[in-house]
Amino acid sequence: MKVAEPTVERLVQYYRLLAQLHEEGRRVVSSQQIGQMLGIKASQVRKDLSYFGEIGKRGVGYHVDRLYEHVMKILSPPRVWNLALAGVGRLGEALLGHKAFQSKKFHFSALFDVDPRKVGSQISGVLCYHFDEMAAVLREKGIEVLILTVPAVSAQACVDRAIESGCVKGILSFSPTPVVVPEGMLVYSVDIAAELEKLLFYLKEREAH
Amino acid sequence: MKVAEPTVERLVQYYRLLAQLHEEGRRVVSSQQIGQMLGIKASQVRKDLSYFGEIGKRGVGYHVDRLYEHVMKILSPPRVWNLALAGVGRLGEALLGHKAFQSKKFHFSALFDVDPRKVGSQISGVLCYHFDEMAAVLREKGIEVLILTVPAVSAQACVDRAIESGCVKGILSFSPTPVVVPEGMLVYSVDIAAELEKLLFYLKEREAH
DNA sequence: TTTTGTGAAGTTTTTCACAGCG
DNA sequence: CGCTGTGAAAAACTTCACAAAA
Repeated sequence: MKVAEPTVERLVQYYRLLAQLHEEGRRVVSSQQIGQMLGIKASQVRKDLSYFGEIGKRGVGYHVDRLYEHVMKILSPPRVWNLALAGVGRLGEALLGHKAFQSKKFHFSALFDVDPRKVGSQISGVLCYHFDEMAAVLREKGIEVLILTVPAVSAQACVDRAIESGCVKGILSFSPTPVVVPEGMLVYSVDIAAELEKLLFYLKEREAH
Repeated sequence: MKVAEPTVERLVQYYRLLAQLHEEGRRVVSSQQIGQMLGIKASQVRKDLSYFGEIGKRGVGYHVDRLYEHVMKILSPPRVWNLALAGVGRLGEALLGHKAFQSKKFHFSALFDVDPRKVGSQISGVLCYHFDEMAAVLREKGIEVLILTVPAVSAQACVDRAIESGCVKGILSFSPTPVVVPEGMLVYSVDIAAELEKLLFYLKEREAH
């Protein structure tokens, strides 16, 4: 069952919103309301949610907890992902401390850096190794996903080591540079500056009427 | 002249790649090569680049420097944007120190936080104000773009103050929560956890063959 | 009556394929 | 000859509109 990219994008948004509604103790929500809160058309919300089976109640809406569980199951099975992070700079540390990464779903098994003050020490409870040991440590720990917060110049070298390890299946990169990977390795790239550029482009457009 | 959203997304990628090729001293590049490096079809690259006038040379390709300038002009005019950042935590500081934000195109005029140790002090050369003064300071400094790195619970309050100021036109939010804005205010949201969720979704899909 | 689920219609975006130019 | 620029075709995605269920 193939799911389209824009649908996945929105599913993640529904998931985040539902987590919030769940915490607020809300019982029921309609496609109309979800759409309003996320800036998505109600018909789109219904199409997305009905794609995985009938989950709403006609005339009523969607039961928040039920829908939350449902979307959670679609997005990721209840298993723990084995992660590592390369580049323990400010951004790397910010991510390690980020609430979202402290979920039980994620387990950080290793960090990597070149700074001798960091190598060998524990940061946020995770041991930091030297870049040179990367391929070996990744393999030994069976890391599945690598998070990259290294400078642009080091990004490709890290990716190459991840490939070499043989066990890394996906990379989430925050390095502002394109990287080359073989078929079968999945890379998601978040470019902070690029997001700002996009925003400015639309602001500029708007100014020009 | 309206530009489609996916096109803007790719233009930003071309821009980043061209900056790199430019630094490497490369003279010429073909749509084929650009496509290969970014994982985009060559025909798509040509369509995107030709949309703003004929810029390539048939039989040769694109002159790197010329194309770089060209894309730069399309994306943002040579002017300085007046920015502020709310939430001087680890992520906020990481962004302030990020190479991309040290461009001459951006000028940070104010920071905002609630921590009394931060309020009144300079961080990365920018003065930090208290949240309570936000609307007034934003207006006084004529801030156009606000970068949000506050916890989810404070995000909407910050957005409301930005609206109140009357001068903020766009917001780049890193807070993992949807926010509500009036027509005319542009919000771009980068959700770090959401990106990881998307990656894991596709990894899971792949495992299931 | 309200709100879902969903084919069908509409719109947008991508890809193809080839003419045209250096 | 090689590579761009571009209409036309194909694919992907969104919106509409309404039947069906609670």
